[in-house]
Amino acid sequence: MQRLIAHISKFIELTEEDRETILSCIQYQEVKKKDYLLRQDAICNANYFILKGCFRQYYINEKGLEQIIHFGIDNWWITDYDSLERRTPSEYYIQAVENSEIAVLDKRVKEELFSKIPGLERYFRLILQRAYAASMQRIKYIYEFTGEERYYHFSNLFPEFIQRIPQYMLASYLGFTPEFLSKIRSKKI
Amino acid sequence: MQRLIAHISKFIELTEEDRETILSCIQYQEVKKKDYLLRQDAICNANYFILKGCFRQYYINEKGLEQIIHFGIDNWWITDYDSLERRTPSEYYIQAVENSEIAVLDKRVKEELFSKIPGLERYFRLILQRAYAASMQRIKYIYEFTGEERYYHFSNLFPEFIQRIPQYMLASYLGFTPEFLSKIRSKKI
DNA sequence: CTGAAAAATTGAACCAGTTTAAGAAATGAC
DNA sequence: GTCATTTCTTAAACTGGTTCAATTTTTCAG
Repeated sequence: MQRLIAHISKFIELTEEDRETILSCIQYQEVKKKDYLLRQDAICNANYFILKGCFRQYYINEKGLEQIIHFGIDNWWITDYDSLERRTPSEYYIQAVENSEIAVLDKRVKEELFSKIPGLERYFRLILQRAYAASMQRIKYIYEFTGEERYYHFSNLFPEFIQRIPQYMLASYLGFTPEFLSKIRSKKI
Repeated sequence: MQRLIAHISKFIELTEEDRETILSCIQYQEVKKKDYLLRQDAICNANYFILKGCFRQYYINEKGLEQIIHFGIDNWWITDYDSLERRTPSEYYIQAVENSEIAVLDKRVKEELFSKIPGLERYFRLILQRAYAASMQRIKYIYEFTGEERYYHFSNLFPEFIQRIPQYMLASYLGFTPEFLSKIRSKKI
């Protein structure tokens, strides 16, 4: 759990008391590969901090296929902000891609924590700022590059990551079919 | 400027003193059509609240074409969070699409305001949460629908808005060429 | 009102990526 | 180990959308 404290400390100052307060409010949890943190139509109730492991956020599209819109790995928060905040049924699944460890911050507990440690409000603002900027960047890549370019760009940027996940998930995330990814890869040899 | 105060009040409680503090910290500004709030390679220095009008955020892609990644209209904040926070040269232009009125919140002043009114930290967190959720939603639409479907979806959702902007801007935002938009529209008649 | 610039249309040739379907390879549970 | 399931590959036919180039329409400054 120290990973989470360390992460928060990179953004705001925490007293020893703050640390203890935070630790008393969050729950450690192990999650097995393929287990879900959230399913479609459920209302999301927590923010999840990934201590170790990998998760994917996806929805089932009109053709009945899984479309991955987000990956979360070590030291990232993951949740459905829309469902969490507006108390609406989620459109997304959040599922462990590998055996993982997380810290769970329940919605209600989060509000309490904010009143005890107002600095956390700032921490989450900064986290969201980064996430939003990354999301804009992602839209930029989708428009700017062909599928093949996106694949090479992504595998240069995260060479270890593409070893960790099945190819069909990468294809889905990058916005094309597994067949097309196969085609790209076979070209290279 | 009361529009901004009203907007903030929808998210957090403000005392009369808070209102005055905020009003003393932000600057009213009129912006003419085609004027820029931000240019590529400049470092972004403020958050801009659109009191009235319309802005587009775009970049110049590898082919030298303008690619719009975002529109901002009445009652939305617009900025380049990445450049603003990390003090890096921006990749984006932010330009007025029509004569507009804005409230400017300078970066340094913003930090002062946060220390005077800590609740604003929460306000911006909530704003960002919405913006991030909308951005995820946008990625979902890009993957889920064809260009034609995106066009009809968008014009059903914002029928007045498509009257306000040139078609080539809409095409760029939706991720296809003006020629293709022409084709879609001619089909309909 | 007028001319120049900006925006929208049209059509033909083209290409990036999908679909479908079948087989091969890798993984994992017992 | 071995069988079932999951993942990956290959190839042909197809389609959504682009590119290029020429033309028309709209907008707007003087």
